[in-house]
Amino acid sequence: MTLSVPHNFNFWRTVYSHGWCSLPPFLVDKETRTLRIVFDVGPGDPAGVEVCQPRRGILAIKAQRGTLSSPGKRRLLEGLRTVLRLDEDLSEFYAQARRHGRFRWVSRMGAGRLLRAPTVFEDVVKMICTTNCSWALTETMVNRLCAKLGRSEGVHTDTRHDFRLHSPHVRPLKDFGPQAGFAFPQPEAVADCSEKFLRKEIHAGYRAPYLLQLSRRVVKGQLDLESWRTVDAPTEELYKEVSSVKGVGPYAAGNILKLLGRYDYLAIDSWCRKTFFEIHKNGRRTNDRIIERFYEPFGKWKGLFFWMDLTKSWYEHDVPF
DNA sequence: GCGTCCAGGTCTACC
DNA sequence: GGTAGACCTGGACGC
Repeated sequence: MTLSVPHNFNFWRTVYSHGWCSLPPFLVDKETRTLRIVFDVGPGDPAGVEVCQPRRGILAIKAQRGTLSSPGKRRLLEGLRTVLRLDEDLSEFYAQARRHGRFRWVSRMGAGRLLRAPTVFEDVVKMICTTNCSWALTETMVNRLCAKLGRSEGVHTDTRHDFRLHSPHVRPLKDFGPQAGFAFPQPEAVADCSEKFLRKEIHAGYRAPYLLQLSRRVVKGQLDLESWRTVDAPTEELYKEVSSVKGVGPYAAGNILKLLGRYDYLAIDSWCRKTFFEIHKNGRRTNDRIIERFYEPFGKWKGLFFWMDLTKSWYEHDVPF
């Protein structure tokens, strides 16, 4: 299949816009500049696809196994548009970037589209898994969530369901891994787990009750995460709702909002602080208020300008990390 | 190999 | 509203 994309759309820079591309069910082939994704959206089995950009304005999409039905194809393309932010209008952001010498490179490079998951649920769970830990631990948690609770592409029955509740016969992790083609787990799969399982088998630690509460609220219909991408509420109101999720504080909420297309919050974490100090203060530490004041002139786009500023050096490398 | 220390955000209790 | 301490894991370090 092929998919038309905006003329200034930069596939590779969208893939490497932040760390999500190194977490399953994403998998990057740096040699061929291909992004692999396992989608588990809608009815039917999860579908693995490979995406690359052979030339400007076009994406080439290859399904991994078997043939897809027409509704399956449609869902897949919709999923890709969501993940790559193809329908997001960044013209106002680019216009503003062109007015600042410091950010002229942004529109020239086609930067600014932040890779996201097909579902808000996946983005929120992953964001909680980035809090208060190293990136290595985030990778461990997300790898294990997919390997132990996600459905495998083309597999009709999920026998792994049997050991979710305390079973000592957990399949060794080496049998899985991102290459194994597991999708991100559905909310039901996480909601069915015990807290002990999430703590010990997923290595979620104290985050386990947060993940459990989130999934169970979603399954019971008490929390409509997916509506966050389309809701017409003021960003401040949405920020409050996002922050009401246990385990989601200012850093996580600000970043979740960015993945919802709202850039009014900076979402400062330790890496951002360190990088800001290096770029703007010769490594000298300041406080967060100084950082916030620095990006205040960028108004509702300040969160995206902040991220572009901190990751500018990534664009000097074909493969930044 | 073992023990200790520390970094990393969020929550809760307390002032 | 602000602050201290607990939460948990994994990496770095010293022995």
